[in-house]
Amino acid sequence: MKKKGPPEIDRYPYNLIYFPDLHKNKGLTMADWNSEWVAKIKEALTALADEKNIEIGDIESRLKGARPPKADMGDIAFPLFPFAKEFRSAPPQLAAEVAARLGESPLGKARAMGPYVNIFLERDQIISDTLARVLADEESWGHNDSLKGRKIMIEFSSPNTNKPLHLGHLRNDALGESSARILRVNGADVQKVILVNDRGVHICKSMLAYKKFGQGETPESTGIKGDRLVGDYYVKYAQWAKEDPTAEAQAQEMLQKWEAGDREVRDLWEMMNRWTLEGIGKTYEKTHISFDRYYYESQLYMLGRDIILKGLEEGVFYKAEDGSTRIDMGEIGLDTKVLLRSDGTSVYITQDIGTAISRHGDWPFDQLIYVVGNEQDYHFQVLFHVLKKLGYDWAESLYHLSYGMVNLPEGKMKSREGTVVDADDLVADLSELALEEIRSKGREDEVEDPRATADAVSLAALHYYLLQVSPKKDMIFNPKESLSFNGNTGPYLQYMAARICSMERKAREMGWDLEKKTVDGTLLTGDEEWELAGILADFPRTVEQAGRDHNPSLITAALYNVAKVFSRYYHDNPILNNENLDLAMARLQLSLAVLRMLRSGFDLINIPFLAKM
RNA sequence: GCGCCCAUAGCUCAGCUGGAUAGAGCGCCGGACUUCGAAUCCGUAGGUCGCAGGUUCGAAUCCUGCUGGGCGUACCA
Repeated sequence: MKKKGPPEIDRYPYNLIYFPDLHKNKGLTMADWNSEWVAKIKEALTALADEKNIEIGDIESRLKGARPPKADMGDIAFPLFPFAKEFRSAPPQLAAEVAARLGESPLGKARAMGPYVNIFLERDQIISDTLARVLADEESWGHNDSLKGRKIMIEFSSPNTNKPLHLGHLRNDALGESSARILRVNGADVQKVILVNDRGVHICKSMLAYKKFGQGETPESTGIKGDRLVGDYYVKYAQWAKEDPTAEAQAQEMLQKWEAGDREVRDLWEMMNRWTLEGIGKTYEKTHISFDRYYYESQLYMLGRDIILKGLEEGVFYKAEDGSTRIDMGEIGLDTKVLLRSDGTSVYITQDIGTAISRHGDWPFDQLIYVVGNEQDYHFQVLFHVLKKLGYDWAESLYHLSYGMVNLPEGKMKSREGTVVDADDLVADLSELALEEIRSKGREDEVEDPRATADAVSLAALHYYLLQVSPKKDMIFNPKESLSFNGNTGPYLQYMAARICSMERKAREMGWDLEKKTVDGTLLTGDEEWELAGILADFPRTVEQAGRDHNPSLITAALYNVAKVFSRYYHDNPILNNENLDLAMARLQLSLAVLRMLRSGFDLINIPFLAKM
């Protein structure tokens, strides 16, 4: 039964007595196996040093396990370069000595491979255990309590009420929604909030244009979505302002009336804001974005002034010669910043200061995250610094989830240049293409509702495309490519999940017991099966890291990885079509575990799951 | 001018706190459907990791300088 030497590994008979820790602790992951081996190698190195009468420094900080470049080189690799000098021997020789000392154990087997000590883990038990745990977890594989007890508020989207959402918002929304979901499954108590920019001169501009040219038309009378209708008037204003030099002054005048509470202006404002918000709300609904709390700038813009004045009294800020109230940020290497104008009125950042404090009063968070583009990096540096200087303890954990611009292949996306990609249009185009794909594959009869399925596929395409890129980098959104549904895409992931579902249905029809939670790992001896188990086992740590780093792209990468490996596995290995029913069952269970991870992950990156597509 | 960010295959992107031969997808070329869903799978080709130094046993990864690009740098929001 036993074979000798790498790349094959010796296999122990399935027997829990070899794994007392495993039996007790259902939460062991690859990382735990890693630390087990760190301890063992540390022991070996210490003993070796004693034997040779060598003084040795701290071992643990230098002993770092990594994944070997190839599967047949083992599961964990420990480079021994850092110890070579102290032992006065070449790393390969040292590796050989350490490996000899470690030998074999129920935890697996150590082999010297060049300057590395490579560990070949005992596979059967880990596979059995991992799959059993995934299957026991229903749809929640990857969930953990690393952020348990933390209250986190996350603000994203920040729409203006003078125009519809565009591609930039879609990236913002995708990041915000996904980050919130990730934080939640890490155990945090999360509040998703939106700040609606519903006041200011830019809002008045669309109002002014409507008043001049609108002739009383409404979303109902025109059949145009409210946000689009209002946006059209914003564009109309810009055209008109080119010809009429008094336009800007008229807009300012309207703003003053608004601030004075002028009835007519306020009525118009309320009506048009409602149109926009209803329209934008439909977009959120369509893209599965939601908020727990709405904040409106019109209700907040006066906040912050009293806090600045108080800070001035306390000497946190100072009065400049020109009469403005400022903060000196020399200690963090920045210039001074105006917090109140010389006439005592607020500037933009004043309200942000007030808003943050007010929100903490509404819901005392441990952390507040702002999902805002990187063009505001400086703004948030200042904001956070001011709040710290004001002495709020929660100011230390404020976080700006900064992301890069979304560009189009043909050039930069600038709203003034009219090349913005409208969010609704984009989603509709994607859906249309998905529908064509469904038709051309002749699957209209298979799926219950082709239109709804196409919508789900389009969301997968969109969100995956937007989230696969590291947030802080600028990205190029290629509509054509996102629509291709080939390769490294959201629909690819959906397709893998749908295929597993299809197997699940078949198995159910055949009367197999899919509730069975124990898995016979001794039957899953293939390298791909081992690789899949490893990916599954690592997922909770990936989710944890994605939460810690505020980086959903770690989730997309893990999902693509599992889907790709599974896809090859599925292609090369019969699962249900297997004469050995026990093997068929074990492979199906592995497949179902993969499905669990996919579904759990889909939820985190806002990709709809489809049982059929 | 000053500050922050970015630079990896033709294109779009990965590359975890420095570790073995830098990976995917798209595109190109060539294979695989009487068999669990071909929206799939496999293979070939494609790289001076922007440039130059430095730290280290070891650098795409850390440090410095430079080049190129982006964004800021308002008593705008």
